[in-house]
Amino acid sequence: MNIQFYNTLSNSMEPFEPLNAPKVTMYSCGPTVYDYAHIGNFRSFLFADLLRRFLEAVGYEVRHVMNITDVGHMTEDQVADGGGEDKMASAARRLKESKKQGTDHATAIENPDDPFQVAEFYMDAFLEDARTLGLKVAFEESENIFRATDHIPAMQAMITKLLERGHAYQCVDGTVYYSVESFPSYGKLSGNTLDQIRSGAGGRVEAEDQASKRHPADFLLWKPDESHLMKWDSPWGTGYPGWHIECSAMASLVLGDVIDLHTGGEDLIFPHHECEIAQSCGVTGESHFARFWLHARFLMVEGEKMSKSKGNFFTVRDVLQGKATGRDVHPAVLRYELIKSHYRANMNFTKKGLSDSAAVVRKLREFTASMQQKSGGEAAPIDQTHPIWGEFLNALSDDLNISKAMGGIMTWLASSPTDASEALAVCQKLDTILGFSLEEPTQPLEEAEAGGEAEQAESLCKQIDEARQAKDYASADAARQKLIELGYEVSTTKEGTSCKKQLV
RNA sequence: GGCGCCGUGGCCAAGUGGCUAAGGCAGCGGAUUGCAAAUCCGCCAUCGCCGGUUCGAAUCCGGCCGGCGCCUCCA
Repeated sequence: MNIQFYNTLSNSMEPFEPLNAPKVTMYSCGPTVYDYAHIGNFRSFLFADLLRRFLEAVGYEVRHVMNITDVGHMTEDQVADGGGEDKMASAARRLKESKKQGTDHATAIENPDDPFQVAEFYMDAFLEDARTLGLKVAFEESENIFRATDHIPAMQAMITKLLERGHAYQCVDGTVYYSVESFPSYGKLSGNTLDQIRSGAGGRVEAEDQASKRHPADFLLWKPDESHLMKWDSPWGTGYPGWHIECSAMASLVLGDVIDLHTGGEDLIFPHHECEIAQSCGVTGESHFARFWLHARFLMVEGEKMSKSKGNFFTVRDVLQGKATGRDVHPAVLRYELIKSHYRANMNFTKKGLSDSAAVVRKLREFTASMQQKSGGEAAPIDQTHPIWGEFLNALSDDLNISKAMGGIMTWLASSPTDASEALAVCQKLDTILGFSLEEPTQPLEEAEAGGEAEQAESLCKQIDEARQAKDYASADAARQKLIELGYEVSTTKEGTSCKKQLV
């Protein structure tokens, strides 16, 4: 299979071959855990997940690593004196407020002033969301999810090497900076040049913040600061590491000096990933840190940039609990909504898109269920040579063209496949990438609804049947209307009335 | 000002020089239904604009217009 991806490094499509096939090393920049993750974060994480699942489906052994940024970086990290507010401090402030009002399960945190507890809380929340949405790496917590605070020594070792090799310098106040002028390729990823960075940025580089640095683009490696909430001892004074160093340190620690794939949101291209390259290559002397850099475009909400002030800011929890739609959303629906458009185009998150996605998820789940029934659960053995599955993979091999891939599946569904065990096998294969839990079409829904509501629904169905038998259609319609309002989909057949929870 | 991405029907979106421009959702007409839902059948676009290359362009080139991102913490 010819796989090609758009590499930000070259701004062009490049054929993909791992350095040490069949192994693939992949690193994704993960979340900063001082708040709940929002759907935009997950658009980027799920794109990485899609990439990873695709590579596995075509036979590669993927080691996918993701970091958790739990160091309390400053809200204005770039500013030389470490200005702004500590992110952990601002999280603590928010948590205390919501704790007072009892509006949040933040009540679970004993002491919001303990930054480690705050980080722990939001990390758990992130992992929970990630598992709910089928982010594979989140199920590999111990092997592949790494916390920055657990790797301070590795970061310090890297900083020491950078100082030794002349890529870093220490100011009189002890702050350690990376010297971008010591690294000729700085700017290659983002297309910036040092001159442009110096003069550019619309004149927003403020002179006084830059005073101690040799070049305005020099970035922080270590900041001695006794007053910082999270601090560690170091040869350069007690303080905290710069934001960029954790990814360089952890990636090389577990994946080696040169990795195959590195992903993140488009906003990370500069400065974050540019700085990672400078640090890693500065230490290893290699020409590449990651051979392929893939970046996901931003997510918009109803045509606008998502922001708290516009009121269109949604966390994963918000959407699943119906804040965006007024009705609970099944995780598979949100997952599909976030992966269904090409990662390199801006995606527009809309209520309508969500219900479109629900229709697709539903269609596939019902088809799978019927094939399962017809085949008695016996799936035929198929591989990449299967026309449908092969075509699906082939579409994805072209820079993850999921629209084309799904187009093929929809056409296939419409053709009413006759070989049930073969069709079931295709569904199972698809599910390894789509992650819809196709083979448990109703289970998770009913479990979630266990208790009063499910019983109520059942009795309403019974009422409909009884009323219809008595030709009391007004009562039957009323009962059905009630079920619909409860979020159920009702169907009446010769066998009687049944209902199930709608996906959206 | 610098560096990039994008512009196909109401919405999402495939298509990268040549059959009647995939597919999904919505909509419309019909079958089915007590009425519905689901399902099935049918209908629904000349590709942002202008110019060029070519026998032939949504697809290549140039210009313009428009949207978006980064250049500052941000997926």
